[in-house]
Amino acid sequence: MSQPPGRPRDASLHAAILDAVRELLLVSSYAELSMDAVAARAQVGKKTLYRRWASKAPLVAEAVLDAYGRGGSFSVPDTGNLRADLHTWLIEHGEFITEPANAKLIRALVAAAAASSGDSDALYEQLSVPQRSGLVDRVRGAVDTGALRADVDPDVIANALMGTLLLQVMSGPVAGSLVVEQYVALVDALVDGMV
Amino acid sequence: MSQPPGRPRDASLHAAILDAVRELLLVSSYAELSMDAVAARAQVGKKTLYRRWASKAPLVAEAVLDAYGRGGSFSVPDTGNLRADLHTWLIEHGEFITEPANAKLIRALVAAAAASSGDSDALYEQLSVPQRSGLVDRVRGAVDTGALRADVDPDVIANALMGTLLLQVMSGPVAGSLVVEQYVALVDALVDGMV
Amino acid sequence: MSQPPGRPRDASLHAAILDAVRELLLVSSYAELSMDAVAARAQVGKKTLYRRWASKAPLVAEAVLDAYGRGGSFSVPDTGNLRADLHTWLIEHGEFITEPANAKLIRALVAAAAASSGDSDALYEQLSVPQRSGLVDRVRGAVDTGALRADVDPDVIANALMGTLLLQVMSGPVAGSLVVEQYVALVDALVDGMV
Amino acid sequence: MSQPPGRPRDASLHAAILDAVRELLLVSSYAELSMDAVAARAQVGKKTLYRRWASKAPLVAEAVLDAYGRGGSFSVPDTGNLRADLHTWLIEHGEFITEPANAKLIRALVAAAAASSGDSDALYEQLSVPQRSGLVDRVRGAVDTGALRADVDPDVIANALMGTLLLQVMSGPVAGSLVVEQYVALVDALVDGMV
DNA sequence: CTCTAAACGAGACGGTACGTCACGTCTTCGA
DNA sequence: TCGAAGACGTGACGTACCGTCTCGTTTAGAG
Repeated sequence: MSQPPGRPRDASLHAAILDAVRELLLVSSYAELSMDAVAARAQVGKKTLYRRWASKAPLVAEAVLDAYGRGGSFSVPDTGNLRADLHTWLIEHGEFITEPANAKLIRALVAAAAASSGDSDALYEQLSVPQRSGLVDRVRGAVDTGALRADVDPDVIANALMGTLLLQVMSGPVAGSLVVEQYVALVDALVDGMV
Repeated sequence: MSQPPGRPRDASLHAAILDAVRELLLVSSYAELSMDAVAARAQVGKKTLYRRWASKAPLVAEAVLDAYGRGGSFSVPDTGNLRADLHTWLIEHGEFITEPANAKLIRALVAAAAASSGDSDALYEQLSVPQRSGLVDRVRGAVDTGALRADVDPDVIANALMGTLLLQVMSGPVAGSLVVEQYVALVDALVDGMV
Repeated sequence: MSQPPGRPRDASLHAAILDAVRELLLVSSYAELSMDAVAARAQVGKKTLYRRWASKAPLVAEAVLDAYGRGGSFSVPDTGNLRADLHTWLIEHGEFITEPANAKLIRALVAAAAASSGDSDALYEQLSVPQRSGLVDRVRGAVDTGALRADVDPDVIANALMGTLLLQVMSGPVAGSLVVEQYVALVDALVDGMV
Repeated sequence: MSQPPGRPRDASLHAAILDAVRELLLVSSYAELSMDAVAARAQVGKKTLYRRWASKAPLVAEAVLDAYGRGGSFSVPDTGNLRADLHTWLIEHGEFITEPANAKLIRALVAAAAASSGDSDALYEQLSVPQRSGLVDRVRGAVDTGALRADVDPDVIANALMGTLLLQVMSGPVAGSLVVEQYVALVDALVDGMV
């Protein structure tokens, strides 16, 4: 259980860098974000950035996912009432991505995924798999208890809910704003169509 | 009805440039696509590019929308059977975006929108409004004829269908592949929930 | 006799860049001179520098040789009196290299030559061959007219005079300062030893 | 006569580092020599380098002067025959600097001196003062014994001899090669001109 | 047929960011 | 305290791309 030789990496820099990325993303898009600016704001050498992240895309991805993981990942509640649980989940996420700061971060993440040919799949998995699995599990549970028909595909439901949110956040603050009633209507339609 | 003086623009260049963009996007992401490469492949001076498009984003947008408009814009059929019409529309689009070449183009368009802070809204409108309006009109028509409940919000349905497609195309060829049965199940759930 | 296609290089930039190099060399050594600083002072993109010079060494060399060629290359006079002619030449050059600005430029040239393994020979030839040939010719003329012994090697004399100047300029303003009497004494010793 | 606390410095490292510098200088110029490479080749931490030398310039200087002091510093002989003594000295040094390995080291030293504005004088003194003083003393002795005229300036002679060598070593292996006869001719001219 | 004017291929240009590299310092561990 | 290892801040390196510009050439309509 020994330590590799040499000076160990400064763990506090990690958080400082991710903070710098997020702060800069509030006022600039992914393309406008420069590694030099990140290094300058985090008071860090560029070498330190490239020692830890291969390029801008994974750095931005980690910065966004880090924030998302801390404040934006609402596990699907399980009160026994699927309809109410999905209402809760969708409204929570809808409010989260409506927050301009959060919307900017998510747009940056999409840009990071779309930027490089190779990394996009990995990034999307990091982002969507945890969210998806909560939803899928909750729906599958409802199927198992007989609350939903046996032939319901949980993936279909998860896709419709998450896709609605993604489309909304990518459509911009104006075009995509859905109100609570619309979230409710979506869940109602899906649930009523599945019973 | 006179013509401005000077040599008129060569109309054939337009298509050549858009072709070059699409060919390059098959092997590179939006960020990796350079205007120099487009000019070189289209055998065109860079000045000619900037004479016709303000920057990379609208050029890519037009290249993608041009292809989408030619082969991928399936208007919503209206056979009187809403369920069947939505089945048709969703399956057609699902197959279109499953084609790897088409998926790459759409990802590039999303990247173009996500890349620059300002242009994203305009680009999204170009892309989504025509698609959305067909869907919304079809659903609203069903509401008007009494085939759907009067309180159904067509935007909610359009969002769910388009969002499902967007999420699928962004999730990569592997992770997001839905099959025909799932498209059917989604439409069924929504329709059954809305009657 | 046509011109290659494309925008031709701006000839005026050449002089502006060389001026910028010389101005910067007055306040910084060769190592402290950065290509970025040159580009900034000359109001020029870095690409323009590298389009015309492969690296810092040949750029500095040309900048120095350009100035040397304009103001510092004193041809060897030929009044018939070899001793007086060499006096004149050596004193002129001695005064030239004693000028701090000139000394700095020459030191930079030496550094440029010493910096890169490969280029040094070429640089030295550019600098020393023209100077040397004038001296050698003048001495050889004196040999031919019988003013000097037939077995005198003009290269030996040229080396001694130029070497004295080089050592002086490299030794720094303090350590190497020779006065006019010493130049005279050197020429006298060489001439008297060769008659 | 006590010893400072802590682990004493490993004296053998000094030689290992200087060796590493010299080995690297055989295949790279001063500018191409990196402290990291020195540390790696000498199997030494960089901190150890900077504990002993303030920067690259003095390290290279010591490495070169160390070699020069061991094999290349030929004191001026004093056989009573000044002409023969200067012959000996100049030929010895000429052969030393003609050796390619030695030439590279000296070029590196010149580069080290020319690199930084401040250090050059100090380095030049280390290199030239010991050499110069031997020459000057020998010539002054000859003046004192009446072998040379009373008004001979020993510095002038020392400059001409050392300058010839410096010019030769900087001119590259090809351009600057003088042969023994030319060294003899130089000394003869100077001596005969000074008697 | 000349003249004017704009489009065109080519490529130089200023600027900005990239990702790498070296310098010289600092921080861990073990000797 | 010294030493090896290596992370660190700083800043220059040389490259690539953006969007503009400046050439000489080409292609139209106007006179």
